[in-house]
Amino acid sequence: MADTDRSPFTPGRPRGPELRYGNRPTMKDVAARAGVGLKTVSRVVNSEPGVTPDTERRVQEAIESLGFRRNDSARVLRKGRTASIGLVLEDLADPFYGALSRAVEEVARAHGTLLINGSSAEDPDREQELALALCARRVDGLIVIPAGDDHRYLEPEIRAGIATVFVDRPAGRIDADTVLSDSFGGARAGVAHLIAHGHRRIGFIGDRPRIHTAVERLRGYRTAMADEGLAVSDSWVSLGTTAPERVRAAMLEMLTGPEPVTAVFAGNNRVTVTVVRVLAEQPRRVALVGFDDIELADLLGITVIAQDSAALGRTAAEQLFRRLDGVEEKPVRVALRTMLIPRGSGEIPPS
Amino acid sequence: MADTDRSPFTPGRPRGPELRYGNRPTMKDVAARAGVGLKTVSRVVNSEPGVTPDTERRVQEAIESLGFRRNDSARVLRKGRTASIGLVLEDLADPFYGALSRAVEEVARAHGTLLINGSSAEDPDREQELALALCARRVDGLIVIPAGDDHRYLEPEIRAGIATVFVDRPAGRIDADTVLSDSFGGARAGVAHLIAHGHRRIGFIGDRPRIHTAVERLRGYRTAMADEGLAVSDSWVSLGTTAPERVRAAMLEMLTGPEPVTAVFAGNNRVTVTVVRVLAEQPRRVALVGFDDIELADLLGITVIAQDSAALGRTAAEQLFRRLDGVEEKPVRVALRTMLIPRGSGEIPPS
DNA sequence: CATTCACCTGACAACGTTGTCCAGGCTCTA
DNA sequence: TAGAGCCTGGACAACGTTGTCAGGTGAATG
Repeated sequence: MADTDRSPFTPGRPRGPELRYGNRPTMKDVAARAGVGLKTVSRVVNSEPGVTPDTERRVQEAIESLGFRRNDSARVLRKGRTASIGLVLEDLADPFYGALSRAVEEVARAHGTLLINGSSAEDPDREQELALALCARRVDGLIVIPAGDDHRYLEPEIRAGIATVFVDRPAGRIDADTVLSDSFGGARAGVAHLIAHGHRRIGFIGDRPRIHTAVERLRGYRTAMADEGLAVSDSWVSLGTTAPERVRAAMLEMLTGPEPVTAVFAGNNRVTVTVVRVLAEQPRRVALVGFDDIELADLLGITVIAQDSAALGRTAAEQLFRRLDGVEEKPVRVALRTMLIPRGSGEIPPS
Repeated sequence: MADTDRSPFTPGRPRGPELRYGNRPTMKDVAARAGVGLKTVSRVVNSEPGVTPDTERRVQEAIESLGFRRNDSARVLRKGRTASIGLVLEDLADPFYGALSRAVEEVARAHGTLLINGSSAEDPDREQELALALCARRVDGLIVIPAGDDHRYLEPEIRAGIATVFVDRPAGRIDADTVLSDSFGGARAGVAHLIAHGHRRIGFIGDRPRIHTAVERLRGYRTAMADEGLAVSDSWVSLGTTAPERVRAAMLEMLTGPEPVTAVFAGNNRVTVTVVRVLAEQPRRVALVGFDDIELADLLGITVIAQDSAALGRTAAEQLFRRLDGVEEKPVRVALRTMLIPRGSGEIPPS
């Protein structure tokens, strides 16, 4: 036989996982060290009244010397509130969403709440996976920038009390609080601006038709054209991914087709960026108005329909906390104004 | 007396909080509904082997009909691992950090881990508050973009087993894994580039001297100048916040001082943006190289020292997971290369 | 037919915290 | 000096989950 019993497998005592948080001290350890009861430590940690200054000092010392930090998981389990909210967005690397997320974070912070955000990468399945993961963590509330168009999967969660606000795009097939920019009005104003500068053949390049804002902006485009009695050729309209190659191809086609456009309306910031690049290579000057403002657009002279992403985030977060504070009302739907900022590219005359 | 006893206050039965997650069903409820034991539900939820297909189906039905979702807080408490990591950065609205965060998120996702990130807003106290809050949530690991220069407050946490990696800037007063860009080498190369194009009076505008990268880039600047035997006038160097007003003032002073500069090196993306704006207003053409690439910089012809923020994030995250997988080695220090991208502004001759 | 064995299933404790309740010591008043 | 009332501190259960272990059933084997 090998050697003596090195693994004292005591059947009566169930063993936990190998390493628990690297064996961090618990309140029990602190209590033992300070020579007080468990609950007294809890009181000190939570600044509850009813502890003598002397006792408090002893406990504090024990906390310091052991490097104790309260385990919030246990706290959450007991208290039923996590003091955290979730944000599901499309892509944190997109400055538009970065600013939105940051605004939400600030509101959350003001409410003593932690923000957890994740990127859906425009994939509806991933959106769902992420949203449900956040629900499993029992976030108190959820802000969602939809990638998909069916959010019935959230119904049990909402019924179970997870406050939910949709932002930038409306929820699909459920009724919920929503905060949007006025995509329709913004696009309509932008296209009207181009028409006012003499354009008759105007192109539109937008995001995929599954995306609500893309559809709304297209509707704004069509309405503005119809307002002035202008016909729209199919070859002037392109909806699809915002991948540079596709946008580039669409743009080139509009420029070289049988009825070449003299102006373009770009459906969002990514489209605008690519369009600007393509137009820069063209000998002919083509007018451009883009949805969303872009950094340095002032220097490049790009006329845009600006939406305030920070305001979107802030408004959504405030509505969420209103719900968390117990306000009961029918789902609200807020639309934020957009602003046309003329910088040159939208004022180029037809050629 | 008012009315009959409407509030059956049963002293023997301690009552929990008013509403717990809006009274969500638990495994116990599912078990009761499906007519099975608690542990069997747990097995089904975790796809553990050893459950008859028939039993599994019954449990699944109960889960569906009750809208059950596992409470991850309880799970974490029991298992000791949260399957989440924390990222403390400066400002999510800055595209540089947005891209970095996104890269970390992708790596985390590949490891089945959730990312929680928060902005320190360049405030050391807030950085600490945030990092410790994440530790209290028992994240498995932590990635920190330092705002402060003293991270000894993390020592107990690291000892307790929270893997920690610093990125973009080194840790202060503790020894830990670090992933940086080669700020010194990048700045040196950028300034050398300007010198090679004939400039002798070159300005430097950087971030606050508390920021390590700012200091390193300044050192690169000074070294490049010294390499060519060029003296540096104090009036050419400005370190401070990246607030547009300050940068603007500094830039104007360099342009109008007794020894006006013919070129500038901008210490980071925010500085570059402001400098570009100021230079656009000047009659004289002034050369510019900026640290960090910027969207649309190609169209504006801005020469930059590009660092790959996504690679920074990815590398840091991979190192973190290496630690979480139990790799024990001395703290590593990785420096990623930077790349000079000439686009015009850096090739303007002195005037 | 008895026995072994594999496989399923469920009872129970434990994770670390907080809410409830009670005990004991103290002060203050009659 | 006794009684009432207040303040501090601690024992204990419970939050919802998972690891351990034992019981129970049915099939396969001798």
